[in-house]
Amino acid sequence: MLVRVALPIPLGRAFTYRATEPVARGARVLVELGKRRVLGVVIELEVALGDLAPDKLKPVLAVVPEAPALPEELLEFLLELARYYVAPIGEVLRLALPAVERGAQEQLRRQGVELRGVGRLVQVARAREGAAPVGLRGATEELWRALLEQGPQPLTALEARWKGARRSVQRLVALGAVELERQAPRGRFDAELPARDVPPALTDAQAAAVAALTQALDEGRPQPFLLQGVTASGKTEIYLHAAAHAAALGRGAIVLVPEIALTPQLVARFRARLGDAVAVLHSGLSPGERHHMWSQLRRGQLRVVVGARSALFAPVERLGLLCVDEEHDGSFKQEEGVRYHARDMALLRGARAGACVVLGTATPSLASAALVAAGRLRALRLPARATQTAALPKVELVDLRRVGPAPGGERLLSVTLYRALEQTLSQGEQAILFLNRRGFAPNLVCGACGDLSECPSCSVPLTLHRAQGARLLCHFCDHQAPPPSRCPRCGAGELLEEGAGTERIVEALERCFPSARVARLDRDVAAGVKSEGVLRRMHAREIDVLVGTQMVTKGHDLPHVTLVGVLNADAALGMPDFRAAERAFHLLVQVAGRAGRGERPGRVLIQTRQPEHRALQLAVRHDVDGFIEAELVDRRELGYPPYTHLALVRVDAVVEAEAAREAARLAELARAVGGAEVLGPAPAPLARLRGRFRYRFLLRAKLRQQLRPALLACARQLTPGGVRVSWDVDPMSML
DNA sequence: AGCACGCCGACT
DNA sequence: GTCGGCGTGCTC
Repeated sequence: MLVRVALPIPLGRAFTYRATEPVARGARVLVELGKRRVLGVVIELEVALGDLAPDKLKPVLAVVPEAPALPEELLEFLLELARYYVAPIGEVLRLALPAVERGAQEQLRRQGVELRGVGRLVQVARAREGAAPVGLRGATEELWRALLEQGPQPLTALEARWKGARRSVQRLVALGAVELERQAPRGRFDAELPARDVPPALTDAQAAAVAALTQALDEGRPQPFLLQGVTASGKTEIYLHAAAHAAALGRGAIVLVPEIALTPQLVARFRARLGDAVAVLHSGLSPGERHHMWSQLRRGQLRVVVGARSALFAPVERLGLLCVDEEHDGSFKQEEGVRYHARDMALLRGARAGACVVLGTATPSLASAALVAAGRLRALRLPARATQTAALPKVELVDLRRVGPAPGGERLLSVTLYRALEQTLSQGEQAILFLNRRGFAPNLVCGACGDLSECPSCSVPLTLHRAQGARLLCHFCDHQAPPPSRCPRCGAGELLEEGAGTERIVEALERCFPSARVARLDRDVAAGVKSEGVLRRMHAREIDVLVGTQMVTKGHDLPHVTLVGVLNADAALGMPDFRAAERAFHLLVQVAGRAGRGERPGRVLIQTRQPEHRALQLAVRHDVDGFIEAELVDRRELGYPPYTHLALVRVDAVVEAEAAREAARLAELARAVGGAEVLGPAPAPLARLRGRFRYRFLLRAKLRQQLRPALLACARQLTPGGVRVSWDVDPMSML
């Protein structure tokens, strides 16, 4: 039998092999490709030879013996995803397979066809149902009680709480009260299973949303929903109810969250409600942990997954529910390799799998809003915050053209924001200040000749950092240089530190409020998991003012924050992108949502030089629907998404002329192919990045499938050496 | 992506 | 005289 096999290479097409033993669709197979052996995935059975020369055919060398690696539903979904993005099928399939393939290939070759998971296992103690040991004393009794009340615990966690826990557990095992089993390590976030929680009473709006979801699940109608709820309205509670209901029906669930920093909190809530059948998938897992999680899902031992973007490809059996939390969030778009959007693809997978999709947000993306308007998403609303006392915060604009600087001439803070901070601090409450720029000063300029320090390999200025040693840093390629003491060009001028980043705000606050405890949260402080520490201190009220970038805007529930300051709203409004207003609006509403989540009312101050801007005016009024409506009108008039479909073709090369020439040639080709309007080519807004010059052109069409012929034509072109071509269907960033 | 083949510089 | 630089071309 001849089979089509997708291989882990950046080629659009699959290859044909001769199978000598029975093989299923979705199975992993070892085949020879050129001189090497690779693991591929069977995507089609009983194919015809076509115009392929029969002597070119090679045999399938081995079939990985476990059940097909990719279940039918997942395989079909991935094939469609590859079509949607005009992406190489092998690369797409790799998204869904755990990253243990390289070692597996070696193993498979050496041991015949053996392929084992390499996951480390931890021992977990579990109380036997109905067991009632007698005569327990001391630590053993406490431990037994904990296992009964809080469910199974890893042995290492028990040992941390009681010395001699190992011996106690052994005794309980001997008594037949406890069983030990090996499980995948849970990772650093959740070594212990949290105590079971009791579902809180639902508000009327929450109950109505839950009813709509459970009904759709019961009827088995694959219906997508947009759950639009103001910040702190209790959306997570809806996901929990829906997931529990899906689980009760014997169906699996996937919950996608935007940020790794958010995952532990959310995971803890899911585990508290659904027990230990909850898998976590995120980039912090080791390959072994990932593989073990994956195979437990594959075998149906775990049914609920919480994770970032890539958890969309979890091999969940009988998928019944797919939630995308904060669906407007930009991190659902993968910006390298296969550039997929997890929200769009969640809708696709849900529809195919007959699963309910729930997109949750306070500020719907215009894409989702347009789907609601077209009747393709059903809207569910949570119009009020879940706790009665927590009203939405009062949002005010501070016109920097009129309002003066803080006392002492501190120009980064307006006098209005200064007074508000003063008041907040005097009342022992907390504040968050948002500035979307890390470092100390974004520009270093010569006072004499005006020379600006630029990155040697990118066309962007270098940012001056002072924390952890003064240095100039490129935020795109991580180039580092010591800051020059005088102008490198004219040798004469003094260097001026222009503009402000988070480090400078911290310095200004320390000057203005010497007794306040100020902390900073951005990518420099929080390499991955370290942000936990800052947030914990914020929770414990060991910090009075938190200054941060994007990171501070997301989902944190800090009940004692009553003031939020946005230092420079204009930076977000001024991005060269047709989505600038949409993103700015999301950002403002999200960051404003951090204020007043507890007992005391919140206040939000937005510093700007364009207070008349629509995104700001409507953010002040919390008018999400008004913003969406107005923005959609503009998008329609200008012919932008969601009313048209775009694809961006990028061409880059070390030699500028080569990039320009190749971009021109491909754009010409796209025009000749037709189907879509071709805009450009032109140099990219970031004209040089990591030493490569970038050109690009845009394809635009009324219908998505009209983009396909031109993209396929470009994809099939052989490009001269040194020139790279990539394309992005539904691009989110125009850079 | 690998991994070959292939055609020009600095070493034993 | 060889070893090796990475350009370009192919993989069922």
